[in-house]
Amino acid sequence: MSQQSRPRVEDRRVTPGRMPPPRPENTDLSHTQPADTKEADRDVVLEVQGVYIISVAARILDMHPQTLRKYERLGLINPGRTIGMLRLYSAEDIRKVRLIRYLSDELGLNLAGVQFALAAFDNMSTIKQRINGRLEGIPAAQQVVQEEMDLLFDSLNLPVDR
Amino acid sequence: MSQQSRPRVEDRRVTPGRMPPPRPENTDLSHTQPADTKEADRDVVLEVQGVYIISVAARILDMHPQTLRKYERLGLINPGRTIGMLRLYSAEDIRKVRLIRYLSDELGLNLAGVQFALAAFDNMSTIKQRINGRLEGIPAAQQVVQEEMDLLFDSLNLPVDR
DNA sequence: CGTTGTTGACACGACTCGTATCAGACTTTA
DNA sequence: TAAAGTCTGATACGAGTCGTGTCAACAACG
Repeated sequence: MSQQSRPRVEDRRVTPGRMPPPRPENTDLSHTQPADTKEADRDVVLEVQGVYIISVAARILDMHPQTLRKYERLGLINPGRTIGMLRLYSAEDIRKVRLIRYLSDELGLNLAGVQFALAAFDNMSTIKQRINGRLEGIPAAQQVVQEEMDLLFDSLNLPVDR
Repeated sequence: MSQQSRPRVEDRRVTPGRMPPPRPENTDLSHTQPADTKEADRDVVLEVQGVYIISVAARILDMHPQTLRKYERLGLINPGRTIGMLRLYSAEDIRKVRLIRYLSDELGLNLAGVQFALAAFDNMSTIKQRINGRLEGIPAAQQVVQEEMDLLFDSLNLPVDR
């Protein structure tokens, strides 16, 4: 393989519980896109806009498949599955892995830190939404919050790519 | 020294949703002794409310002095100094170290992650202030932002302190 | 004075992380 | 159907991190 070894940081385990159930029938490709519409499922959609099995995703990312599996085991990512339980990585998943790699490689966070950071981003986004909703009737205030929250996100030195 | 070796084990959780993990011990160091003062204990100048040299701070925190020095070298804390360059830890410094220890021990972040988290907290506080300032004339909006930002801080599972 | 505590520097043990295997069962594809 | 790829799980290793321990110097203070 061509994955370079990266400088490592340290960490402790982070897993809250098992993410991927051993064998349930996780049939849906929900993570892909408006996948299977009511169409007759002949050849059918399997790449509406990019859905890759692990070997392809690993090649795209130039990372080891085991690393992707480990990320999933830790709950950092949650790729879709085929009916046969094969992992399917969407473009969104790929982006998220890139963010994880940035936090890890560039900022030096361990996986616990990555998890914390991802959760923080999520919460920040959520709160921003909530504020925006509650300020529905006050456009001026919405504007202020919008600007400042954008500033907050910028302050986190995130890569251009989400 | 009585610093026990850290657990360093697994079982970490960073889930932002609910269920706050254990929090650091209490924060009162009001009854611990300041560094100087062993003079004639007049009412003299100990109004600083607690400034400790590293050995005392380490004892208060039950941590190794070298650990505190390492934190400073990494820019995590910035204790004051005597004229003779001895470190002086204020109550604020002590609190901050407790936060660092919480992030490290309880959440499993490495020091890079701690650095990232501390910066994020600072930025969040700053943005909250700025929004509040810009919403000066709209108390209703201020109220909303106040509530939601508090929620955001809560979501990070921070110890009561800090 | 001498005792105590400080400093920077280095080193060790325990741990983490990405990677690399292996085995056996299953899924997908040609 | 056969071949290729993936699944789960386990184990292992090199290189890195972190808290701690120790060292020789120096400074502070009783």
